[in-house]
Amino acid sequence: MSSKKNTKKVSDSEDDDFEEEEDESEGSGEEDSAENSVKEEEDEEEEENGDNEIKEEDNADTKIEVKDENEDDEEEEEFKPSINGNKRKNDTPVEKAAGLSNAKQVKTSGGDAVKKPVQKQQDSDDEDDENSDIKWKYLEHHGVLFPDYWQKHNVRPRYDGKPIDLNLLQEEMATYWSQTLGTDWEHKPKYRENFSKQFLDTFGKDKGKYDFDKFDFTPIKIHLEEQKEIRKNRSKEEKNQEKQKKERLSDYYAGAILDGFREKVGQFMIEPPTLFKGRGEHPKMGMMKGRIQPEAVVINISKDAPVPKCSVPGHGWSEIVHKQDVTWLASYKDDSVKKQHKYIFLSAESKLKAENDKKKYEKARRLKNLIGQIRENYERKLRSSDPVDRQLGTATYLIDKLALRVGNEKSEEEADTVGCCSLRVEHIQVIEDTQIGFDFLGKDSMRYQNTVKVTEIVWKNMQSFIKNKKPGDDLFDRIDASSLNEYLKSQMEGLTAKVFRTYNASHTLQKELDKADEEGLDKMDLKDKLNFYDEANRNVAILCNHQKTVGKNFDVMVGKMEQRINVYKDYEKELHTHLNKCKKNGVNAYEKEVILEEKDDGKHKMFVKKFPGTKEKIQEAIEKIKKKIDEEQNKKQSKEKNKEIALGTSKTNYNDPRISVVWCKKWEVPVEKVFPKTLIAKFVWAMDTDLEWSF
DNA sequence: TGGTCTACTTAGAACTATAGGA
DNA sequence: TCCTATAGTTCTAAGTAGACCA
Repeated sequence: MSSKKNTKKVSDSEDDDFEEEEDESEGSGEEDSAENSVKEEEDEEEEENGDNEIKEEDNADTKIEVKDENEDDEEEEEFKPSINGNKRKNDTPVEKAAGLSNAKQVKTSGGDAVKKPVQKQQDSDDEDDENSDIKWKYLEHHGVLFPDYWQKHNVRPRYDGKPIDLNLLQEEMATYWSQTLGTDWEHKPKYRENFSKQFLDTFGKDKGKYDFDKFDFTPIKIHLEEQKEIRKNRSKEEKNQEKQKKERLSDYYAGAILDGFREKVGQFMIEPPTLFKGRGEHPKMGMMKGRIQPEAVVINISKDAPVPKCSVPGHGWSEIVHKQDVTWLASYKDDSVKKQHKYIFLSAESKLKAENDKKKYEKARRLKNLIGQIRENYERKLRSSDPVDRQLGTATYLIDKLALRVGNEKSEEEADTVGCCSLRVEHIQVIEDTQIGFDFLGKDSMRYQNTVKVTEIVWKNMQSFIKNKKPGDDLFDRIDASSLNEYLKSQMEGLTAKVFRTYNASHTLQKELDKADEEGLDKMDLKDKLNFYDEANRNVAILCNHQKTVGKNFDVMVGKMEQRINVYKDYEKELHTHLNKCKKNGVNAYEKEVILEEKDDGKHKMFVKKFPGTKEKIQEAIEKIKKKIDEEQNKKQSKEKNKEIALGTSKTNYNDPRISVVWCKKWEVPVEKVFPKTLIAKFVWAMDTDLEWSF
């Protein structure tokens, strides 16, 4: 399968996606106006059906060293350059386009490499972008979708026992707060503190008159529960209608064209306002994430692409830009909680993302070829007389052996988490027998707790790095993330700490899966083969410290499983007893009904098993229940093993998909048993990897 | 040189759909 | 056919890293 399948050729039949729908929107709100915008464009599309077919240019990335056997397939596609049929309007002034009353001047970037107008570039065989940062030649999309404005429900909370009127913003905030009542968030002091301060601030000069503790939001909470119930009980028809409406919006906004191919947009909805829920002990949790208006949104499209309509009446985009050196379709600044930029990108299955993904793994494979020399080099540094070199060597050792992240500096306004370079004295313990204990919070405040035996020189270095330091002091006080990466770059072009993680993860997966022969995989059934694969994947997840929090009813679930196993075992025992009786007495007909388990209330029988009537049937039943016991035990074991381990992250981000594809082919395992639909789409470029390939 | 900005990937939690067992 | 556990998907927070600037 080639990356051709990754993108869709824009054809007449596919334009049907945008065919006119019956207008069934009634209420108000942004989605409705967005829907109108969907409809309007669909109408226009019907009118304009020109035939602007253009030949695609060769867009292959020459930097990829290993040639994809199917690259050739991509080259000779024809396309029509508009999302809605063939609506390219070279001469459409951007200012004239709908929703653009507020749009600022148009910018173009992409470095000096962008000298010619886009249309010209598309029509010519230019070679000058081979080494430039140009990410696309033609880009067209429908902009972004805005969440509904707040609609008042007029349910009043109580203040000091009496109902209190709230204005629009207060009601909105109070409702977001009420949503978190009964969850862990409610009891986090910082969450409460941040929210209550901002909430009281909305009372302006009267804020001093109010005490947050005297607010009772139960009425809103009850209202939310009622609404949830109503939603749950909607008729099939209503649910269907809503689903279709959602799909229609998605079809519209998720459609983009990049260099002649239809591509899917990732998350196209602007993040709705809510209370910020940072991970770990985030100092800003509970603060209000503000509403983003179109005036904050920058749209990135081709100069000659139609400007997307802004779906919010009376509003317009901040700017229309034509930055060919970036991959984002839209961006906005959100400074309400923390200063940050948000982006709308193409989805993971797009050609652009896929190419980057492939490059990432190719870089990791390059590291594989050089790792011996690189290790020798940093091991030399471990013994250097220069303390900076000793720290560089030691940090690289930890990144290589433990797959630690590099650890950039963080501000006071974020949760206190660390990576390799930001480790502090209190995070490590130098233990006898050349062991080092690690205990710190990493990305997403996930705890990394590990005791490792290291080489003597590393152990001595670590000991010297903490000497005369107190808790709070940096372990590596002479290096930081950028100086470390600078050193890594001197070892291999493009090498950063992140590449080690990808390399070590993929290398581990390959190594583990290569044990298939000695494990006798050929004699295993599909279930066991998949267990073997999961086990290999688990090793990667452990290496990378990919965790998940244990579900609240984990113990209950395991308890139930145990109970079930015991019931099955009892049944098996009884079957044996009766089989023996049958054999002894020569009685074949034997029937008995047993209750194997009762529900908690004791009223309902969960399992009712009849004993079979003949010896043969008893024997059959024994075999059946034995199998069931086995299955249930395996299920329980794997549940316990995976209790705190997240297997998905390594699959999505670290394991070269070609390793899994080849393994699946070799052992006749359908690839969809290993990758869900979305990952197959993301890794479409890896699907026809040759059987001989290895990482 | 260090701080900030920008662009992109990686990450777990929350939400939703689906499968499988009764 | 219904219910619920699990798998799969979506959402957005939290990283990395290069560019830029004073």
